[in-house]
Amino acid sequence: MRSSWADLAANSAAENAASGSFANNGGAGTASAPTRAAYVPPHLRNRPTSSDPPAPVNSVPSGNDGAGYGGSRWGGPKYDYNRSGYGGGGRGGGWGSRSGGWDRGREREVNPFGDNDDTEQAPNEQDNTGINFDAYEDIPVETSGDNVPPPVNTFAEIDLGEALNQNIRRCKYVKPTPVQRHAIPISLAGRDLMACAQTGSGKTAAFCFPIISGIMKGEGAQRPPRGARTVYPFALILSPTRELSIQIHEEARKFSYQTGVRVVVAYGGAPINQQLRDLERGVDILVATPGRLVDLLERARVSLQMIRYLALDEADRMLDMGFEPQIRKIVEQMDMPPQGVRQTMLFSATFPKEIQRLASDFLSHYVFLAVGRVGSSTDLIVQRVEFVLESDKRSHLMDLLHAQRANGAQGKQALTLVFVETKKGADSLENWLYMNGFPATTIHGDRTQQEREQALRSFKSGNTPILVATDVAARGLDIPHVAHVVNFDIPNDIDDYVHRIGRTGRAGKTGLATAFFNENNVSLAKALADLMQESNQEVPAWLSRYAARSSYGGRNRRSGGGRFGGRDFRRDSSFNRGGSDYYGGGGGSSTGGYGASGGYSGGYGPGVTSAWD
DNA sequence: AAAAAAT
Repeated sequence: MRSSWADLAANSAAENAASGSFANNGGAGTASAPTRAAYVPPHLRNRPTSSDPPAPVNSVPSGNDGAGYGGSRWGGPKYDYNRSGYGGGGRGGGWGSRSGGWDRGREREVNPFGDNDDTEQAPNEQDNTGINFDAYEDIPVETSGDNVPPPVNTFAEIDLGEALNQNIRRCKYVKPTPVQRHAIPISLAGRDLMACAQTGSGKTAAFCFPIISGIMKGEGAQRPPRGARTVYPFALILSPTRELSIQIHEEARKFSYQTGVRVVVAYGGAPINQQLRDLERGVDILVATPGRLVDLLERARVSLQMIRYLALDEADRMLDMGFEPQIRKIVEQMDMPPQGVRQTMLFSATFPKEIQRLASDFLSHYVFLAVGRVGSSTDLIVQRVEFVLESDKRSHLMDLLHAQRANGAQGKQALTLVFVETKKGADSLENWLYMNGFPATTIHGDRTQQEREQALRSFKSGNTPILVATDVAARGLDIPHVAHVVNFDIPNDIDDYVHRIGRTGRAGKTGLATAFFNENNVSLAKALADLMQESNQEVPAWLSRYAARSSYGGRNRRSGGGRFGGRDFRRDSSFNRGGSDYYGGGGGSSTGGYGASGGYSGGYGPGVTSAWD
């Protein structure tokens, strides 16, 4: 399914000749003309010629450059989610047919679908019609917050705009996944959001659609200040690894094809010059890793003044010890509009309570949404734990690989992703596998960016069906056809385990996860046993014994009930009591506790436990 | 203790 996208995009780049109708918008004549001449906000781009009704530009104090937002968010009261027409009702007027590419486009927008614009092409066998929606039935959903917008059941119910709808069809998304059903209306209503949902369940689309749609509508779009070579994106999407940023960029490009919305990616390890050129051609949505973004900000090549949407993917990772200072710098110490002015969306499959607490610094009056894990907590992923001494790990792995090779599906060996703890360990295991005749490659932070991307490509294509990885590959990467995840070294954090095994069993498909457990892992025994139990997995008796023996969950949080990475910490009394807390203070502007007022839908009310506790 | 992320 998705794997083909990237390849198709690459292949089509060359042969992408005369399909679009958008060759000559702005002054197409002089190829070398400066590209910055006239700024045209996204919602005014691609106007065919005339009679397109004007996009609804809401009342926003314009004029004064700089932080030109009024008091509240651009475009009207935040809680007036009727204006977005999410709930059936108002197909908010008139931005009908958009065609064509970019106003600045002397270049042609590469068709990321590689399908010659033929929306009605025959369904591609390995495209994504294979989503097993039955696997998403009866998934527990928890929302909390004031006035939570109700979910939708179809894309048609939402006024995303024709161009975006067409891309949804091109992606062969038939109906929204659970996280999309809930998150999109919340986001379209302008609300901040903290969402727990397994990657592979359509998280990226859940935050991309509202962003793209919002930028197209162009509410409050204003002319950015004319800084030398500074660009002013409307949306910023941050992710913890370069490869994940690349992947998000690829997806976002598909969703925004021919919408006039431009998506650019920036990450380290790659030459910055190409990225600077991409930025100069215009950027509405910037996808980035933190380090490179800080670099761009310090060079004043990017300004965050115009940011209306901030999305953190793998948000708990972004806010943990390693990343938090950088994120704070970007979000709080540069020129980004404050929370309450911008719209902030945090997504992850796991959300430890301490991190939720941290995250509330970035949010305003947010909705908490938890959608039960699609793969890792259900029967979709069969989890096995085997007791394997360090000295036996390699030969044991070889046994597994032999067995799997024998079972090879469709003539090809199924993909196996092997996680190890260290970069050295990755190299050494890869080398050993290679010496023993197994086609393996490796991805970790000591490899060059080229090598990393090459390894991932080679793995995805099946060329090298074994990938040895550190945690760089643990989160978010969508690699179809991973049949088996091996935790050669068990991670020290149960959340990492959850993310790792989530590389299989995606989009409702089944998968297998095997972990090599030994005396070095006792600290994780309890958390692991608990997780497996919750996921209806068979817990070996010996593991239960380790679990009982281990001193209460090791240093791992996630204690107390309510797993599934999903429960609003605002409901946890232990976080609410005790003084100057988040919750108690009365009128903390960024709080707005979930149960404060009546008339909220979809929640349970204060003190009431949710369905899955 | 390790991994990731800017040069």
